[in-house]
Amino acid sequence: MIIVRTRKSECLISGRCFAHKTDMASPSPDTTASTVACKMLAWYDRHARELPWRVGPGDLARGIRPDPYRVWLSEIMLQQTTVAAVKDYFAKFTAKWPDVASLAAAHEDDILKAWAGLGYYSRARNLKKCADAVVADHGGTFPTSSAGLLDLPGIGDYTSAAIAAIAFNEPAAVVDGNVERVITRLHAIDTPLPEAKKEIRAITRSLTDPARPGDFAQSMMDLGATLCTPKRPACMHCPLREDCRALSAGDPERFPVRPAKKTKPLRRGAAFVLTNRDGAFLLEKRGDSGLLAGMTQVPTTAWTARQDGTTDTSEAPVANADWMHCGTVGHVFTHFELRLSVYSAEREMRAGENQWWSDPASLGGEALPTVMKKVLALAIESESED
DNA sequence: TAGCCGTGGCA
DNA sequence: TTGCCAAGGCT
Repeated sequence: MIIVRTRKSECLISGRCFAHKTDMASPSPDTTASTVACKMLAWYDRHARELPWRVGPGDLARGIRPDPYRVWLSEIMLQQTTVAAVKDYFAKFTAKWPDVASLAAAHEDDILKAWAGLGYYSRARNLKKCADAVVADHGGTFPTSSAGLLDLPGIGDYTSAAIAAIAFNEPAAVVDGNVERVITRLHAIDTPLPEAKKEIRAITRSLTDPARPGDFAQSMMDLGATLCTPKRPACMHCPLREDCRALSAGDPERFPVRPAKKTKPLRRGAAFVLTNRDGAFLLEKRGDSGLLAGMTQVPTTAWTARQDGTTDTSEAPVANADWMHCGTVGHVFTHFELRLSVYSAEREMRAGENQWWSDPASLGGEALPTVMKKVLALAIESESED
């Protein structure tokens, strides 16, 4: 443990710093924790990112709290997703559904369409379930405690703590991937993840500023996103550089320690793009669970691990069609890589159950995951070359 | 507990 | 080009 002695002159926000509630003459682990929180808050007051779901600089000090709905929506979108990817979706969602009641009144299919491209589609389905629960069971307002939030669909340990801290000022320990990285470096924790999670949480709890828990949590996440990055961290600009054991050991990038990754298996299949004489595409809705649940696709074969590379049209949705081979689409999912052979044909037929014809103008509004956008783009491209 | 669940940017 | 991995949750 590195003991950093607290002096009043070091604290830029002494009026708020709970370090000064302790005895300055006898530094203790708590004093160290207070110093870290103090440095983080001072840094955050100068360098906080301005983000659409945050209140403006100084608003919090004037008693203006962020809208719990916007905090919740942003936190769900930000799960395993970068700020840059989320921004446009957040704007689209808040324009279309400005509060939890309007989101609860929406159809799940419309939410999936708006979510298309953002990934992890169970988040969108749980978003709808959570909005329904808030309206039906909580009178249209979010629970104000992390424990209450934890009961809602799609809200786990991290998200419940983050919403409670940011929107309701609860001194909850907010631990995400950024915080894991900052803490494991600060303490040079050699224990690999996820085994180290319990220790990280305990340390975070001891560091969390009881007066400004939301700002402290966001300061840690901003630090992880902008300075304490996975590769090439900007340690010279870090407010915790004097306290960081990983830096003093000379290799911050070594943390956090993670177990070796497994190689992704390869799956193959065929996708069939049918058009009618009006140029509409035959689409269908995927099943209710598993990969891309509830999303839209063109008919495909099963995606299997067979390695022979053969993908024929024997499993095509229409027999005796004049299938044209357009090429192959590749896509990498979380736990496997997919190669789809794409075939196209023109055919007049009635759409089956769970199927419909979608004209080119409305294709952009469908709930198409990225792999299906690739399939359609390839088919359209080879059609135009004909 | 460990596998499942997307996508895109970056080095 | 390939691998890494980002404001995780669910089962």
